[in-house]
Amino acid sequence: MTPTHPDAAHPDTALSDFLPFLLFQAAELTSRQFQSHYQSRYGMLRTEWRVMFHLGSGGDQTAKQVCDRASLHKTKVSRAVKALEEKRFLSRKTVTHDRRSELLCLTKQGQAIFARLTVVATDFDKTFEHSLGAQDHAALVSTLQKLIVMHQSKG
Amino acid sequence: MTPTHPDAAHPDTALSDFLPFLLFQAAELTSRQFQSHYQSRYGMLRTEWRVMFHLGSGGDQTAKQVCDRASLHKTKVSRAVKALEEKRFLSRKTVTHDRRSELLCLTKQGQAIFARLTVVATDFDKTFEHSLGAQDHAALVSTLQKLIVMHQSKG
DNA sequence: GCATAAAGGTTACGTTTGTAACTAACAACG
DNA sequence: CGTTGTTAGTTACAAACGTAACCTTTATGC
Repeated sequence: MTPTHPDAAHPDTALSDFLPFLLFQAAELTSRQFQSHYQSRYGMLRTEWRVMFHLGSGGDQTAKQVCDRASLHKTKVSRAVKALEEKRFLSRKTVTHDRRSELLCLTKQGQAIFARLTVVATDFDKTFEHSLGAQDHAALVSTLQKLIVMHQSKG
Repeated sequence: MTPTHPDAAHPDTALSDFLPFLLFQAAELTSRQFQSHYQSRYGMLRTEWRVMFHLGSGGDQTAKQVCDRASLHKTKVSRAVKALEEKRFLSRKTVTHDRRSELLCLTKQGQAIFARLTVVATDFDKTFEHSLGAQDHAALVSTLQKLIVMHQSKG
């Protein structure tokens, strides 16, 4: 973070360079733009779409695994799973060896919606790649992944 | 975004590379780590700290300006300002030429806390720079700023 | 084996948030 | 001027969230 200058000129374009803020802003702005696609058409909330995405792209898995991979709190996942289940986008299968957890699976309908949204998401991602340039885009993704892995391992 | 492989192997380290998710995760993980500094000691919430930071580093400004620069919704800012005011970290000054908006200013106490937190934030940021490497860190910041500016101009 | 602890999920409760409706002040246009 | 529209900010209400407590089931220690 570069030093701040409270007494210097403050043009309206001023952007803080404190990493957590930049990340937050970028996350907000980008995810808001994509929101309409899953919200208006399928009535899903952000967390529901996130859970669906992780199941669709990562395959059937338990709630715990979704929590870990998506960095989502277990209550958030629990509620999203319930909502997706009520919409018939998701179903649960008991795993014989451990009856505490269930395997979460997208239904046919859930898979179909995931497929459609994945197309839109891929297009959306292409606009980033286009506007940032392929190199910067790839660097951004790789650096973010590094950052996430580092912070996850710290607990 | 690379194509997903629902039927391939799914190691636990699998990370989706959909940019909005990566940004969200990175933002969550990093801001959570910093949270304790402003929350436990000064009783501030995330939005309050964000507003304080923007006032401290950007100088006195109206709520509208804070909204625009921090990409925060006006109701969130309104409530954060109220909370900061009640803690005596912030005061309002009427601007003569337009009585709709007021200038938000950190009090002496607010400035002192901002200064202390800025030190911590700078240290925190240095750990990113250290773990990512100075070049990658700089590239990350610059790319995020580009991304934010682009999406802000789109409305 | 039985007690105790830990892990996967859910529920309850208070707080925070977002959407929409509202107030007040300014601008534009006749 | 006065009517209409817009902007800055607040408030009301319902929805979503986080923390902590809880229920099961599995692991650990004796």
